[in-house]
Amino acid sequence: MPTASPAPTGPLYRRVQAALTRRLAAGAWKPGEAIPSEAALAREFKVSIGTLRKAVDELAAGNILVRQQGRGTFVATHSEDRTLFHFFHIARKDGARELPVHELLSFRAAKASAAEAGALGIGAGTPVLRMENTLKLGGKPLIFDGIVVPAALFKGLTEAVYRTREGTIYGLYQARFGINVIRISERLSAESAPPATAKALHLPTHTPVLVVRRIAYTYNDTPVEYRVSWLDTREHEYLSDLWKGDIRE
Amino acid sequence: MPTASPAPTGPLYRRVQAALTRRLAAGAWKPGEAIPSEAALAREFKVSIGTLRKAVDELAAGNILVRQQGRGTFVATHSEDRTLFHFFHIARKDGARELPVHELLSFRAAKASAAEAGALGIGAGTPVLRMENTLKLGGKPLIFDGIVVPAALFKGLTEAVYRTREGTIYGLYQARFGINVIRISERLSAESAPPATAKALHLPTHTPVLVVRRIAYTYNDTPVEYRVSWLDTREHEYLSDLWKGDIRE
DNA sequence: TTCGATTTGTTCGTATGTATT
DNA sequence: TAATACATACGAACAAATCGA
Repeated sequence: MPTASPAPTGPLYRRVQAALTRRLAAGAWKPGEAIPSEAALAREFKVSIGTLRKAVDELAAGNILVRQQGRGTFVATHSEDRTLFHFFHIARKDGARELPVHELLSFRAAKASAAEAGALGIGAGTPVLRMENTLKLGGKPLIFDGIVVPAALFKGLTEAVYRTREGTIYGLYQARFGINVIRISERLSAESAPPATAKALHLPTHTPVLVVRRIAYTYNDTPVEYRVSWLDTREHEYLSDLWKGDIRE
Repeated sequence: MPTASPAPTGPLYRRVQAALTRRLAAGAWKPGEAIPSEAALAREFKVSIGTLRKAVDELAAGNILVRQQGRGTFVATHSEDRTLFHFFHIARKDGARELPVHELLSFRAAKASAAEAGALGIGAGTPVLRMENTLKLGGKPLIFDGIVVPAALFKGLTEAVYRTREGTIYGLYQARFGINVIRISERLSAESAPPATAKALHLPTHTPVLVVRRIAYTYNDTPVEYRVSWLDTREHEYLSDLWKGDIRE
């Protein structure tokens, strides 16, 4: 979506969009901050205000920027209600949605396995951090997940930092490490609960669980997190194509 | 997406968009056909060409209309490569994608169960048609699904018609019944393969399978199909958030 | 092959409306 | 109230793709 390539070619509005994306990636404007007004940016890039708006349109459509009439245009934050469910697709079968309560089970430095390295686009054996959590919904443990991130991107991430964060995990990445998760892709399958999962979720072994393998990306489609979640779907479901509710509303 | 309400209020471009959607829903332009040129539509609606383009923009973004520079703007069809994978989210774990081969197992008229009625927004007991299929990938049966549609919307749909269709099921809905599926929503869970599924997919009973409950919608968020699929995910996966590849590319 | 008509794509500029501070 | 910022609407000019004469 953010049109990966620097693209010195192509339509003007795409070059402007690419330039804005580069600045966002470089951290020129912090999350939650307003970027300069459309008039100011149009002057700076020497394009018409219409062209600049078109460049911002796509970034706004991708939830990278958020416009507010009368106020300005802001770098999207992972701490707003609007965004919270954007990366959490689980709901109760009766339709009720609720944010999970996290519980850290383990936090360890390690070296990337082949699968992790492939997902993260790094070399096998590269230093990573591994975290395991249970997530509770309605007080019951329903999700068990393992998170892997490249250690190089999260210098200073310790168990204490992780444990004492306020808000979401992606909010922590963003506020503390300047890493902005803007997109995820997920691959789902049904499997028998492995022992560790069964234990964490208080399930009989071999209960079917939904396995979600997620790769989270920042600007320019750079992977920054690999996460495998095991879900108890006896009372809950995974929602796909909720996007319509996002785009319009 | 198509802004359900007739909305005599709101911005001009939305009213134009709603008017276009009403015409599409009424079948004014057939799938694959070109709609009038932007200039002609602008004249007709008495709006500027920019306003008209903005109205069409959203319909094009929602894959309802397809623009082609130099040719015109067309009603999206379910028979183009572009669309085929839009509603089929299964891929081999190594990433290879392939379209399934359908095999009809049964075709019956019946009355809607409570669950079906709820999904389709009709009264329980309303006449429906039920179809069961196995879908093969790489020659192996991997998906077992049950499709339910309101009989009233598909007058003339018989087993022979269904069986001898060319192209996809949604292509049949579109070409033969003027029903245009423009959006789906899916809810996923992991369950033990029930006997019918296990038999159809040659699985040991109680193998974990991925269950996908889909509601397909036409214009104005009117549900037209309820489908439950059971997937063997030992070698395949369900892909979520492939949309990024759709919107841009 | 060339040319011209048609259609969508891009870019510019201006004016006015609406929300926020 | 006034200033600021985004939203809507209009119109014009040219570019690029397509198609048929």
